[in-house]
Amino acid sequence: MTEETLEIRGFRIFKGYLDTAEQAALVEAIRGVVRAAPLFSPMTPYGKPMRVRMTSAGRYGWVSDRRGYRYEERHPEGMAWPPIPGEVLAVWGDLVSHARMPDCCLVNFYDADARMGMHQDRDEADFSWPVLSVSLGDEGLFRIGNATRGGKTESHWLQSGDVVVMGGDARLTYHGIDRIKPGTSMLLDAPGRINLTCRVVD
DNA sequence: CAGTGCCT
DNA sequence: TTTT
Repeated sequence: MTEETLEIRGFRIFKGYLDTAEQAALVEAIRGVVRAAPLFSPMTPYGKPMRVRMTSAGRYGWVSDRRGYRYEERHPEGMAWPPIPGEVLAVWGDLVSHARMPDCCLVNFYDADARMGMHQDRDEADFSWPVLSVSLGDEGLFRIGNATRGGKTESHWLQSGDVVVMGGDARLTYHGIDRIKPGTSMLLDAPGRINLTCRVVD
């Protein structure tokens, strides 16, 4: 049900891609993922906890600890990651590919104060596959930079139901979330934002 | 905490 | 590399 598509520096932003019912179904599916693979607060390699809480679905999950950033086949508590929900795979199929499904769906929970600094997604083996991002809950200010740190940036408020595809030249572009605007969505019970990011890992 | 700005 |  995409209302419009924006393109900012190669990031394709599908505004309102998911309607309210689809968003609610995704949240339910994510609740199932979290029951099977509990949220955890990853530690950065340099010893500071990250602001977001996270878990994953799929063959791989993304983890961070003193040993660095990487994909693992098991949750830090030892269980395998649950399957990626069909609702998520459907979005990937529509916007990315039917031939190849993602290996990982990273689930990030931002509370009202959480942010994510500017970074690249570069832990995957093949950058020819895009990263797909789904926003749920409160709005987040998405910031898009350049292929290297620094330089001018452009920002865009991501709303619940928006989907972003970061591929091609944008695949290694620095990006981050500057802030969350609590109270801008009724989707979740508590203030905050859920972001799903799907990737082909290897 | 100053640049990559965000906006009270 | 996901920081202040």
